[in-house]
Formats: sequence, C-alpha cells, structure tokens
Amino acid sequence: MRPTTKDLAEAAGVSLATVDRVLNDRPNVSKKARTRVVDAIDRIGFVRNFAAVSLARGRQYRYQFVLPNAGDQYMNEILVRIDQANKSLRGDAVRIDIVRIDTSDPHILANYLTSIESEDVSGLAIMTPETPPVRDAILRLQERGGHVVEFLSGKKENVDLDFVGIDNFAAGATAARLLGRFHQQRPGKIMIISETMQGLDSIQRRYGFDNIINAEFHHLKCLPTLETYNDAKRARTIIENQFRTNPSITGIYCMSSEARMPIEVADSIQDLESLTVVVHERTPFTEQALRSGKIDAAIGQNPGHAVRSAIRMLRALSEERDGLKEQDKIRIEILLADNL
Amino acid sequence: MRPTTKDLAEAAGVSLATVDRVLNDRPNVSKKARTRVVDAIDRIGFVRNFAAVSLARGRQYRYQFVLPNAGDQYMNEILVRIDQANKSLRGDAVRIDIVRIDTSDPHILANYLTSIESEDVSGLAIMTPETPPVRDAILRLQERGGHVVEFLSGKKENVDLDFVGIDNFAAGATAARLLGRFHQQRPGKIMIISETMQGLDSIQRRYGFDNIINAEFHHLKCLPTLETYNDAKRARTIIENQFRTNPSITGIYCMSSEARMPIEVADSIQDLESLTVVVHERTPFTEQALRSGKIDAAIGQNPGHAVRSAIRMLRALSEERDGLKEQDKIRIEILLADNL
DNA sequence: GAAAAAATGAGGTACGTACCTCAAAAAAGT
DNA sequence: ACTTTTTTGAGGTACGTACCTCATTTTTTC
Repeated sequence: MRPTTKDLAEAAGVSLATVDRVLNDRPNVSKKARTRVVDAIDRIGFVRNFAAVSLARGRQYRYQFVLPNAGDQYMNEILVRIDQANKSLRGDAVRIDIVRIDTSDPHILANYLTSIESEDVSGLAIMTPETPPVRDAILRLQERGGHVVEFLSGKKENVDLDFVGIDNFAAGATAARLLGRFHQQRPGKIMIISETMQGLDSIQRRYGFDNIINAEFHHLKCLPTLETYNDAKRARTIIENQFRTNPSITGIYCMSSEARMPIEVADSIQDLESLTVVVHERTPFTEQALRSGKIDAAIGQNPGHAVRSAIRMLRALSEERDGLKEQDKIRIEILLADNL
Repeated sequence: MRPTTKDLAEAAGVSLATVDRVLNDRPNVSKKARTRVVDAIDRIGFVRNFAAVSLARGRQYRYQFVLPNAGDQYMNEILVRIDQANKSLRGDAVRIDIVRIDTSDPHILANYLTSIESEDVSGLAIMTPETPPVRDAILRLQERGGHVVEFLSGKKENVDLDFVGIDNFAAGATAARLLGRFHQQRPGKIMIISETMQGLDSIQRRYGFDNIINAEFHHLKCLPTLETYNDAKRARTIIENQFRTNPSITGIYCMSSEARMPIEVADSIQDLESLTVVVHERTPFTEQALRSGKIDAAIGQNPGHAVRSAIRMLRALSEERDGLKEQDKIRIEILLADNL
C-alpha cells in the first residue's frame, strides 16, 4: 500500500496537522519540523494522492484561451482542439473558455486583461503579438496572482512568461532546407508571403529562412516579404506585381499560419505545380494542396499538442504540481503528401 | 456547482443505490429505472467526478511494457520515456513495469503471457513481431480479461487488438519521397537496409517505399533488401558486397529503428556525405548524423508520444473511461538538421 | 521569570463516489 | 392467493487529503 499522510506523520514523528502545514505551505512550522517531514517524504517515498487532493480541494479550475477574432482554417483547428480538450477534462474539474478579441487595437486586449480577477480565472493562454500595453497588462495580471502562458505567438525570449509553440527561427530554417533541397539545382527567386511582419514570429521565420538559403543554396535568392494584411485584394495586387517584376520566381514560402488565401491568389496568377512551394500549418486546404501537388511541403505545429501543452502548463501553475512544466516542446512537424 | 450522484438520483426520481447500480453496471436494475437514470444524466449534464471515483475505488493500476531485450539507442529512448511516464503518474495510482523478453524464440514470450494473471496486471503493451504462438497467447490472455495493446510493432490490420504506432506503409512512402526529392535528378541505385524482413513493419515500409520510388522517381532503382540480423560482421560483408556490385549507388534507406550500426558500417566503406541517406528514428546517433550532414533525413515516431498513447489506451481499457481510445495517432515525423 | 508569540497536536468535518448490508416493495411464477 | 424472485431504497463505511478550531506546549522577547 502506498504511504498516506498518516504514515508520513508517523515516520516524521509529528502530528498530522504539522504534516498538513508542511505539505500545503501553511505558516507556523519550525524549520526543524519541516526538515523532518521533508526527510520522511523521501525516506518512505510519500507521494500525494492526486485524486484525494483534488476531491478535498474541490476547486474548479477555469482556464481561458484568448484568441484573435480573425483567422481562417488554422484558427478553426485550434478551436476544435480546445473544444475536445474541454470535453475530455470535464470530469477533472477543469473548464476551458474561449475569448475572441479584436487584436487590431492592443488596448482592447489590454483592457480585457486588466479587468480579469485572478479569482475568476485560474489561468490564461494568450495568442497575440506582444505589444507594450499588452505586456504591461500581463505583468500586472501576474502580480495579482494570475497565471499566463503565451500561446503560439509572442516573444520566446521573454524569460518570465511561459511559452507554448515552436521555435520560429528553426521553423524558417526547416522551410528553407526543404524548399532548397526540393528545388532544382538551377537559379531561381523565392517569393515570401506573410500576413504581416509585425509579429516576432514572422520576423524569426524570415530570419531563419534567409539564413539557410543564403548559406547553403546560393542559386536561390529571397525576395522582399509581401505583406497581405489578410486582404485578398491587396494580396492579389502585390503578388501579381512581384510575379511580373520577377519572371524567374521558382519558389514560394508562405509564412503565415493561414495559407489558403495567399496560395489561392498566387495559384490563380501562376500555376503553382511547377513551383516549389512551402507553407505553414496543416489545415484542410494545405492537406488537399499537398495531395494535389500544388504545394510541396508544410511546416506544422500540431494544434492539439499545443492546446494540451498549454493546459498542462496552466494546470501545473495553478495546482502547483511540480515537474510538469517544460515537459514537452512543440515539435516542428514536416508534412508531405505521404505522411498526412 | 456540478451535479453529483445525489442530484442525479433526485433528477431521475430514484434512490442513490439505483443510480449506483446503473453507473457501475451492477445487476438487478429494471429497464425502466435504467432509462430514467440515463435520461437524467443527459438532462442535467452529470459527469462523474474522476477524482472521487479514483479515490473511492482505490485501485492500483499496474501496466507492463513487454519489450525485446535487444536494441540500441532507440530502445533506450523508449525506456527513458516509460520511466518518465512512470514518475509523472505515481500520484495517480498507476505503476508501470518494464519486462524485457528474449524475442528470438516466440515461445518464451508466449509462455510469459500465459503465466500472467489479469488480476496482477491491468494491461500490457507488447512490442514484438506477431507470431502465431504469441498471437494465441494474447487471445487467451484477453479471454481471461487482460488488456493488451500492440506497441510500435505488430499487425496493423489486426482488428481486435489496439495498436500504437505509425502507419509503416506511409512511413516508407514518406522516406521515398524525401529521398527522391533530395536526390539529384540523375539515375542512381538505392541501397535498402533492414535488420530483418520478418516483421510486418519492415515489409510495409519496403512496400510503401518502392511504391513511391517506382511511381514518381523513375531515375532511381531500389536494390534488394539487405538484412543485417543485427550482426555487424554480417552487415559489413553484405553492404561491402553490394557497394562493389553496384558502383552507382547514390542513396541509402535504412528501415530499422536502430540505424547506428548499419550506417556506421556503410560510412566506413563509402563516405555517406555524397549519398542521399534516409533513416528511421531520432536517436543521439541520428541527430548527430543529421547535423553533420552524413544523413539527410530521419523518419521518426516519437517514443514519448507512443508511450503516453499506449498508457492512455490501457487506462481507457481498464478504467472503462470512454471516448479516449483512438484519440491521437502517432504521427510520422520528419527530421532534418534544422528541426531537431 | 513573566508575558507574548510561535509552534504543535488532537480532533473534527467535508469532498463525491464505490461498495456493502438489510429490509421493504414490486413483479413474476405457481 | 401464495411463494419466490427481482427490484428498490435506506443507511452506513471507506478512500486520502484539505482545512478548520481550539487547547496545549514550546520558544522568543524584554
């Protein structure tokens, strides 16, 4: 039988009350007593029974995913995964809500974050470019005892914030190597499309991409980034224009998580089957395009893993289980027609 | 507040005892009563509190991973992941043991399986080629109420056995596409190395590989499979021989999960940097070889995911939680130097 | 050495479900 | 109508921990 708190009290030579004080970091424990309990934990191999803890605490955990209200198919994948996670955690006293926010104006999000009471919400997973007002609001929220995780976007270097997502520098590099090696060994220019270069994720991807292309594929040349601003009309204009100016475009790297619109636009201007095309994320569109050969590879960050990982982190933060943080990074997946 | 069994009894207009009988499939419940309870569950949105269930049941779950006692670095990865899972589940009344079995003689494993009482072990994850005696032993174990999952090997088509692992046909196809597209567009022969072609996994990989090469890369030709039988001396002989007989070998596909020995042998015979080499699994060796450019790509099945997935399945089987099975397939990962 | 503060122990209740027993009620069989 | 069987209800204990109160002991402070 596994040792219980009772056994632990006995082994440590203290009362149950003291064991309880130590285990739950309550005040009024002498150093000596704490040491004896901690030692006894190791000695007898005591492990808290999570089921009993959770039952006794009886807390409900509410987590929120704060997501932009824009988005196409990849956003939809994320929503579906959150929904699934929500269902499978219903029995575990965990509830997950989704909040869609207009991220065009950072102050809207900042105001929302400021309005949150850490009693109402046990943790937040935020998906947004990290602007100064948002950053401030997050810091203040943390000071009030709130738990925050940056979700699939944001600043990886930010030490005091946990982050869930891929290494975008490496993702760009991976895209570059795939495009470079899939490409024929003759000169060509690479069109690079992004929704915007505001976010650090795009900047890092571009940087990683250029790095590899310049170092290892001298016959290829990267063109300046085209920013669509998620506007099909604008996308058509600038893509058409770049195709006209650069007849020798032989590859496309689409950095945005929503590849459908830009790729459809590009395809309507020039048949993509003869080009080497690398995009991001697995969506119904990219799957179909991979199968049909319109695109050659997709770089993915599994939304299901990302969602579960974010929830695990938030649970670890709010339940103070230890050792769970950082357990698994989100992998940079490579998708071809054959491994869908 | 979430509804409890008490609320459920009230809503269904029956007693707690009857609710309990329905929830736990005990005998002596009339159809009418069962219907009323089931209806009430939906109506009030009752969800069992897993913490309370687990506490009240107080069962200990013991799972076993039955693994071959051969193996090199990939096997080691698996062992590490099982160990991690074991640690992180200690608080959840789950214990995982590892049993290493000599799989050279199927009867040893079959005997072991026959000796298992389903009271002692709540579930088994078995990693072994599926031979008839083993298959029989598994079936008999299942008849005794045991739960079995095939782990990373075995017969995918086997309907009545859950399977954790990648689709090996697709894995071979993925390897072929990578090798084909990474390869220069001139004729060449592909050396294919396997530990053995006994297992269905190797056969499927080879089949998927040939399929794509023959369909899409006509300039490439697949050579007959070299079987190392995990014997370095033998490997050296047959690899050396094939290099001698076929001077135009320009690519290597190593199908085994343990790539180190065969690749090191091949590299010592002919410098691999000028060849296009695709192997399986992420191990310290393959990571290093990817970074150094000795190999070009690795196909992986994440051992951590596989282990967790197997455990989830076994838990779903033995705790009779529903809806968890089949939740996530193991992905076919592609590893390049940049996305390690 | 007396007063104040801190530490400890004893004992209790609560969480939501499983599982047990026994009596009572209802249904089925004769 | 009677017996037998099935179904239902009432009530209890147990699981392991959290969290509370209050009395008692030990330590600190001046």
